[in-house]
Amino acid sequence: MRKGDATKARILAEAGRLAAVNGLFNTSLNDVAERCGLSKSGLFKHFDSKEAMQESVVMDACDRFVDFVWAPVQHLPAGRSRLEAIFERQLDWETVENAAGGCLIMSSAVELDDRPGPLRDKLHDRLQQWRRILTREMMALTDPPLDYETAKMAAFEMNSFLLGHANAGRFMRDGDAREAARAAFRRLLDRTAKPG
Amino acid sequence: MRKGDATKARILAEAGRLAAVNGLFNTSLNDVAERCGLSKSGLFKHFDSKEAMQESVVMDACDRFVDFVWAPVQHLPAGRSRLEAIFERQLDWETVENAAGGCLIMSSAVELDDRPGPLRDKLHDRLQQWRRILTREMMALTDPPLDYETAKMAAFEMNSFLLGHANAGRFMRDGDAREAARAAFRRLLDRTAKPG
DNA sequence: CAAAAAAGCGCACGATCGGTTTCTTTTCGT
DNA sequence: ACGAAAAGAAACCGATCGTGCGCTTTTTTG
Repeated sequence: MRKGDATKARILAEAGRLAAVNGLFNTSLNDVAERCGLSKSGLFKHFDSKEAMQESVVMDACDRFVDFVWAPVQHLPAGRSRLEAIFERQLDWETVENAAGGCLIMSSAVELDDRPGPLRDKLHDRLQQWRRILTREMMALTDPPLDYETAKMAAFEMNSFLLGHANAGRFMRDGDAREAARAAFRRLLDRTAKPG
Repeated sequence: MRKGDATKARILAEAGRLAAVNGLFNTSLNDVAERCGLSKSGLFKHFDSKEAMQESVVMDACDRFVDFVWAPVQHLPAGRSRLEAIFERQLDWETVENAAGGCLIMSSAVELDDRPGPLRDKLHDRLQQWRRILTREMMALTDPPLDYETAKMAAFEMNSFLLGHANAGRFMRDGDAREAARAAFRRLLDRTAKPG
C-alpha cells in the first residue's frame, strides 16, 4: 500500500491545482486523470466518487494551509511578531505557494457559499476554527490581553485585508497589492496595540 | 422588437441569479431555459453563444450595480456622508438586493481570476473604473483633499471590508458581519479624516 | 390586412460528463 | 518466489452539454 499513497497524493495535488484555476465544480475527472497521467478508472481506485474526491482535495488543501502558515510560526511566542509572521505566510500562501490559480480554500468558499452540503459544512468548520485561532492570536497582541470583542474585530479586519490582497493582486493584477495589504495590516496592529 | 427585449431582460435576470448561486461556468443553458420558461433553442434568438450570454449577464450585473449603488447617492455632495452612503448601499447590494447567491460580480471575479479572455478583460475594466471612483471619492473626504496615495490605500481598505463582509456573512453565516464591516469602515473614515 | 420579420419550439448532432465493468499489470506480504 | 491484493487500462453506459437546422407561431410594420 505504498505506491498507492504516492499516486493519491499526486492526484490531490494536481486536482487541487486544476480546481484552483478552473473551479472546484468545473474540473472534470478526465481533466484530473489526464493531468496525473492515468485513466479515469484509475482515479476510482483511490476515491469512491467525484464528490468524495472533491472533499479530499479541499480538506488536503486545508491541511497544507495549516502546515504552511501555522507550523513554521507556532514555536514563536504569541504576540505582535508572531501575528506579523502569520500574515506574511498567508500572503506567501496566496502568491508564492499557489502561484497558479490562487488559494483553493478562498475560491471554494465563494463557490460553496450558497451550496448546502457536507463539503460546505466541513470547510465551514475548518475556517471557523482558523478564525478562532486568529482571534486568540490577536488577543495576545497586548499585555494584558485584548478583550474578546476587540480582538474579534481586529481579526475581521486582518482577514479582510487578506481577501483584499487576493482580489487586488490576482484579479486586478495590481502589483502593489502585497504592499498595500501589508501596510494596512501594520496600521491595524499599531492602533490596536496602543489604546486611544 | 419590443417583446424580444422584455424576454431578453428576463433571461439576463434569471441567468444572473442562477450564476450567482451555482457559478457562472456551472450554469447550463438548460437551467436558464427552464427557469425562464423557454426552450434551449429559444435562447439562441437573443444570444449568439453561451459565452456571449455570459458576457451579457455579467455586464448587465455591472450596470445594475451602478444603478443600485451609485445613482441614488450621486446627487449628494462629495464627502464623508456620501462615502458612508456608498458603503451602505454596497452592503445592501450584497445582502438585500442579491439575497440569493450573493454578488455575481464578486463571485465572477474569483471565478475569472485565472481565466484569460474577453470576459475577464471586460469585467476587469469595469472594476478598475469603480476603484477609481472610490479613490476619487475618498480623496474628497477632507478639505483640502487627501493625497492620491493615501486615498488609494483607504479605498483598498474599504474594498477589503466589503469583501470581508461578504465572506463572513455569506459563507461563515456570521450574523454580525454587517455590523463588523460597518464599524471597521467607520473607524477607517475617522482616522483618515483627521491627521495623526 | 397582408407581408415581412422576429420569436420560439422540436429535434438531432457530436462531444463530454460522472460512473461501471471487464480485464491486465504491478506491487507486496510471506 | 509465489499467490493475493492493489493499481491501472480500455471500452462502454446513459445523461447532459452547447449548438445548429427547419419549422410554426407571434409580433411588428407598411
